Amino acid sequence: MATVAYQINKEKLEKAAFILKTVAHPTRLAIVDLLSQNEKLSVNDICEILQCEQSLLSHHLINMKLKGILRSEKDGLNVFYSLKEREVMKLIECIENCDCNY
Amino acid sequence: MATVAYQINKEKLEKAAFILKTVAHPTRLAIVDLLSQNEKLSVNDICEILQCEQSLLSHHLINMKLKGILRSEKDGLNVFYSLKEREVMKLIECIENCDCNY
DNA sequence: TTAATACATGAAAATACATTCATATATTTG
DNA sequence: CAAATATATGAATGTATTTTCATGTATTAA
Repeated sequence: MATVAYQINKEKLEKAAFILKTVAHPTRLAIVDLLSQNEKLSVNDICEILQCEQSLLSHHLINMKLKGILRSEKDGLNVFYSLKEREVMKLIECIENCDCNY
Repeated sequence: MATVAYQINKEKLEKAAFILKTVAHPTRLAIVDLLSQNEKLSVNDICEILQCEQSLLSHHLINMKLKGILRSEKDGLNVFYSLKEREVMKLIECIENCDCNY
């Protein structure tokens, strides 16, 4: 029965693990953090603030977009990224408040 | 200045990414989930509920213990694991409420 | 003290992720 | 149109994580 009860949540957990995995990276977390304070930023903005190589940053951004965490919008030469699910912010707050001691 | 402001949080973000990474795995997330409902469970209990091979499960459990998320306590033949930081539960709740659409 | 049970360990193999680099594309400006 | 700028792409490489497997250790019970 525990098994059955558990099975019900399985999909949800996999989904959650999937989101978490996407965010569980210093640079990507920093991106979420930046975007939670900035509504939208261009790749270049983020590049400079985070001191991250352009191509690598693009990979990260596109990855996060693909996974539904970011959205992008082109404006002339720039591409602006923003949080798609502002819910993700809660996750960050949640973690910041959780002082795991290690 | 954005850079400076950002730098302040850097350590916190790395720490967060670290916790997230530990939890960002279907099996490990399931373990947290189980333990948030069960106070403590033996390796065997978890093994059966999760249908996870014993040795693999051990690796996960030890890993999570090492990273400060679980605690263990031996009792005869069994080893019982429990959540060390019950805070981690909030994280799960948080994620369950966050229906990212993809 | 032997057998059985529960768990841990470590090395090897398999898989997945991150990073770099070189180059492509699209847009703007002169 | 040519040059400059911003971003994307993709392959190659490096690195880390997961999984498996075979075996080890500790505890209990007969």
